[in-house]
Amino acid sequence: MKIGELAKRSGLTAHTIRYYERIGLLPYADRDRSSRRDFDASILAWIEFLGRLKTTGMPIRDMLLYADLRDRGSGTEAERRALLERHRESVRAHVDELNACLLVLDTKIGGYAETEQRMKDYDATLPERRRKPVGARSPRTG
Amino acid sequence: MKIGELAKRSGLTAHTIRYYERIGLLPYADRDRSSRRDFDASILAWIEFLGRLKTTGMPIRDMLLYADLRDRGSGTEAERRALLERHRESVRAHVDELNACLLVLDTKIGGYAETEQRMKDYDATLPERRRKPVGARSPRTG
DNA sequence: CTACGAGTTTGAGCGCGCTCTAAGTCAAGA
DNA sequence: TCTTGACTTAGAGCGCGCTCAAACTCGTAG
Repeated sequence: MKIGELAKRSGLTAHTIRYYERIGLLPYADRDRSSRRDFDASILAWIEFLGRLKTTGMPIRDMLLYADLRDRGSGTEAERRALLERHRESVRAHVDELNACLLVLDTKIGGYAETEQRMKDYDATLPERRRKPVGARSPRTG
Repeated sequence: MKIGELAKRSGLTAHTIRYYERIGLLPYADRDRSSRRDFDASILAWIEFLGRLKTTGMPIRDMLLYADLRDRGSGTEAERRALLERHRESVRAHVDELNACLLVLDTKIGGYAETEQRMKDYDATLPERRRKPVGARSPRTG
């Protein structure tokens, strides 16, 4: 598979694929007679997994540690597992934090909803001709 | 409150507090006779809220939009609410994505656990003197 | 009076993760 | 044969969010 094809399939740009190879996140790819990379389809699963690590906030330097263990093959399973377990805990902690923030956001948004309701109620007490047009800016409610 | 005190209480560095003021994320603080910032304690709640936005991945440029609406006061509630609602949705989506990644991590980690178990089982079939020392690297299992 | 420490400003620098440019090579189609 | 376009390399540049440096001013304790 050429780099353009891999780019399409993986969602990375060709630039990024070359960059990942350069820093060692992707194994050095075979080249054809004219120095062009020819990727094995199996690289897609690895790129996809790297994407998961990235999505979950793992820095590239840690992915490199994992990639290195993987390259070294058997005998590194325990370390790889430990690395992923540590990462899993940090992701879980982050999810918890996000959920806590979501509660705060809900409260804040709820506050604005109340404000808007009060404004509507107030508006409804006015005689028809004094009601403000949609989007008008009063009364004040911080 | 002086900047050092605010730094301690907020968890930001004094550098970051000045930076936030400079870019407009914090309101321009009052200065005393010798040009030193004197913060009102109420700024803490705002910094804390900014922290939530940051934790949930909101870029500074969006926080600035929110901060601007807030500065403009009443009449901007609907926009502020809409902004927070959009953000809430993106956070929820991100949490879902993280949870999906956690499942993948669980599977991967489970795979390593199996490998380790197979290795232990294999090891137990060997006569006592051939069992490998803890941490040894065989047999091969990808 | 002096020294210290906490503050001030402007502006440069940094770490991260790409992203792009320049100049060149090569294979295939018109 | 010529052109096109996808590829190659090394290395520069960028956007983000800080983080720090330099040179300075104050207020206070000894």
